[in-house]
Amino acid sequence: MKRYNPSEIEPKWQAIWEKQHVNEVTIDKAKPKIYVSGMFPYPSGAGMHTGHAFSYSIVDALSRFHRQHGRNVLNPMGWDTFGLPAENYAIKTNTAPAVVTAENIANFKKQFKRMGVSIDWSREINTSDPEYYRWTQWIFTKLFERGLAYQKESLQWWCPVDKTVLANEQVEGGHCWRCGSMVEKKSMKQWFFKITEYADALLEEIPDLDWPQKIKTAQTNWIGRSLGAEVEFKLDGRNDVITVFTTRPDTLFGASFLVLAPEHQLSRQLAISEFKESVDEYIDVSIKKSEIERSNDTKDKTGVFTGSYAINPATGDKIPIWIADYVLNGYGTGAIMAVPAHDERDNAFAEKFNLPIIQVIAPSILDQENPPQDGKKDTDRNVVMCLIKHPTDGTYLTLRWNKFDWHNFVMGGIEDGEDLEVAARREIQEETGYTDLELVDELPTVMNSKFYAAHKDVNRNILTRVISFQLKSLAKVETKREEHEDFKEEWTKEVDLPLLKPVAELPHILRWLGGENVMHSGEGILINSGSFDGKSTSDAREEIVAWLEQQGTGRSKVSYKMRDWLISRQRYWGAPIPIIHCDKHGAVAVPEDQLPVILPEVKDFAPKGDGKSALASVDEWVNTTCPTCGGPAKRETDTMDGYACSSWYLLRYADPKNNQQAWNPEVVNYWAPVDYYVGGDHAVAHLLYVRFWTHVFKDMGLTDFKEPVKKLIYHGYINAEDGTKMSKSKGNVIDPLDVIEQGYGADALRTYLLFMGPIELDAAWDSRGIAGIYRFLNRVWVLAQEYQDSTKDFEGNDTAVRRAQHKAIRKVTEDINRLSFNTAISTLMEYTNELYKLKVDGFSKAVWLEALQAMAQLIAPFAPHLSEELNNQLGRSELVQNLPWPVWDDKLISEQTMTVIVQVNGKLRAKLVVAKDTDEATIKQLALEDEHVASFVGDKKPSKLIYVTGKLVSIVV
RNA sequence: GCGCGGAUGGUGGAAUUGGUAGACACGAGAGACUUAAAAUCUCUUGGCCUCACGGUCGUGCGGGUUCAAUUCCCGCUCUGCGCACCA
Repeated sequence: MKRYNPSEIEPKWQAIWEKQHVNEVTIDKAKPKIYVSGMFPYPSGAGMHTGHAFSYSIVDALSRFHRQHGRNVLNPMGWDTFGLPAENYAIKTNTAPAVVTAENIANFKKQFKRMGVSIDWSREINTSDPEYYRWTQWIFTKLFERGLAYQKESLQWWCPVDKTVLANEQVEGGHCWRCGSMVEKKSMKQWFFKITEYADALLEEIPDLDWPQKIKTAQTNWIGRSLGAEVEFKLDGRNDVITVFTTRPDTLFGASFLVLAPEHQLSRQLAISEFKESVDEYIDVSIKKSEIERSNDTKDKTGVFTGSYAINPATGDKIPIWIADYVLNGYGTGAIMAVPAHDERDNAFAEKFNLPIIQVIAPSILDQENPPQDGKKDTDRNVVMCLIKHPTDGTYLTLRWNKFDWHNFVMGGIEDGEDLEVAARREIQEETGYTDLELVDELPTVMNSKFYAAHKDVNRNILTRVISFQLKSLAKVETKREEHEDFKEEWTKEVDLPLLKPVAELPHILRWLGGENVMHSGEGILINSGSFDGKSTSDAREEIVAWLEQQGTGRSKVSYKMRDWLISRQRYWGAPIPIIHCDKHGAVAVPEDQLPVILPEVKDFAPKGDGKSALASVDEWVNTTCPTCGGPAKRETDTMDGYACSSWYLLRYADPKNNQQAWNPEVVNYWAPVDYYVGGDHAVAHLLYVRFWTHVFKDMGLTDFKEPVKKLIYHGYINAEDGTKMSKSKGNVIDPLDVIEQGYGADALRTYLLFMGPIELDAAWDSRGIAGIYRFLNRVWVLAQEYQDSTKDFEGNDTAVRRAQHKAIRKVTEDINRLSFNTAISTLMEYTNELYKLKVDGFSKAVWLEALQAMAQLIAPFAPHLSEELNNQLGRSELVQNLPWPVWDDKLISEQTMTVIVQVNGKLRAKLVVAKDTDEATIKQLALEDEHVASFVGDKKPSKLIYVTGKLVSIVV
């Protein structure tokens, strides 16, 4: 009997696969295609880590599974090589990045091969290869032609250590994503891709993507579409307007001041001489601060008054204009109308600087216990609710009604034109006779509630104002209650107030008594809004915008959080931006026949910190001629963000050697879109950019699909044994190659990674776990050896062996189809355990051969080498991936008997094993006759007897 | 703060459509083989009660729907992740 020795069989089969080019594919329209890819790696000097091993175990399991189903499977590989780590390493060691990169690639490639990943190496690509970036540059020129690549002077994130500009996505919590240093703001002329033009298109497709919800949500939030309005505010005493963006035009009547971002173009001009100094100082300080510093402290608002005023177009009121850094220049118009009654930030600002707060929305409360009833008369009322505090003991006066289950405060209507306090005092006197009252406070929020008023048999739609009094003495005058007012007075402790009913406004009142801010930013009913009073906020949003449009002072408008994609990098190691700057013709794209713009060799790669890349020092490269006029011109010296290179590589894989075009659309349309894209990083950045480019390619007629990735498999992280992230500094890194070389082998590594749990979850490496998997593979091996070594042919338990085999085939197939690899593997373990039990009956040669061959095939997606070896030992010369995936026969799985469980009052009391065709009546009878069941049922007659076919009998007594 | 997930034995996890909770594996315990150890094999393994048969509690917490809830609904707690002054 041969020993299971992965370090012998794995290289053997790897060599055979390589020699036979088994993973190389060509277009074959007779077969269904499957395109599987992991996110291509950045080949770092450290080599492959467990995350790579995990990703590619998933990729390969799927590739092999589909290949075994006779599908034409594309599983390519390439290298994302441009970027900072290689350049920084080059600067440190003074080696050309291209040289270091080539070494790293060779190392990675060796490691992928040692993992046994079934890659079509004939399609290998490398983003820093001129034959690749030639087309990246070509795409840039096409975007430029379409106005989707443009230059703009702007304040940008700047990393002072890496001396480069960073995109928003590369700034993590105010720090550079690569070196971790604090980023700054710097004004430079930069290249952008106009991704905002595709914001709606990208958003529209999200619901239909077969991607994890969290990624779809992250992208939706990142794009951050909000529908609102632009509103123009005339400046008081100047012939100019300030346009603001708001999502709440319904609150326009409550806009009591304007706030401009410090960077707003009118900020300095608006400062009247008296305030000029403080305004200038404030603006200077704010601009120097990074956005992160500004937003670190969101509670404490800062700002300055300009001295200027604008006119609220709705009210005609003069409102002050302030400057504050809580308003961002990059969003909307860089100016807002502040509605402090209904916006938390504006509220905090108004509180701090003592600005007027005008409520225009009454929160609308539907009484849950007494909702308005259909067919009853609707009545509108203004109501005052009176909180009256006992002279000494701190309790509140409440009324307990006799005819209704009510317990509430003193309430009453406010007559037209009547003052709130007057109405309250009148009402209190009429109902209770108390007069010796001192006004304490008024709840700043008017509330709207809708309910059914039983005592008058009408639906009430009321606006409630709440007022509180301190009762000075219990002296009473005569009351003049109305007939229906049948209640008795009670004094209720504050802790018991939550029990009052019906008081729909109660939650607000309690928060108010508790000293909380009762500011309401949600929906409701308009008040203090002229002719819009009484409208719902959602209706008012439309009607106020329509009204503004009529006057030409506003319009509806969509805004996005997403900004255009900044792609200029002041670094050497990237694809040069294919632009030539000519004095006469400005920025001119390098013509297609002059591409690629080769990255010139330089001696010193380091940026000088002057905002230019090392390319700027290569005079003979920089100085060129204008493609349009032939006059002297200079090349653009910035390079492109690496995300540009990775935004189209999935298409290049389909046609990697094409030197006439980026790809042949016909070829790409055969292979792409990607059926399974596997990765665990880049929720927004890469996964949004690749979508953006593909949308553009579709519009250019270069592809006939918009979305590059059908199904995204977003897996978790593999953590260290202690559950924390693996890191060199902590010394808890597991090197996948070590694991293989320790003797466990690639098969055990791959199987273990997929067995750890559902792929979308994070998992912690466990060295005892991989030993368990090795043990399992060894058991499979031993079983096959024992079979081969056995010379006798028994008539074993053939039916049971077949049943186990077909059950396993069905479960493994279903599980892999739903990407549940861990349960697929556990099924193979169960199958193995079952065969171990059955082998004591002896090997019935023909039946066992089939069972073991099926095992070899089923295990192939996880442990391809073991699979290939056993398949070969069991007499098949064909490679496993060329053999058809085993099929199951339901008839062989089904048993003659079935187990029906019996529950009494929901508790399991018996299991009945009965013949498959037993009818319902018999089963019910058997259940009731069961001794144990009977002991629980007793003499009682079951009130319910439920039978679920083939599953259970449920008896209720 | 907002959004999206998650919570099941000592551990990772399973239960796919509301129907036997804890598959499979790790760990632990016992035994076999062995001079011994490793390896391998066999058995046990959620808590409590019981010699046993069996009972009882149990899927983060509190309620609800149902003959039946890890699964559906409402309200919380904790936790991971993403975004975060976006008007």
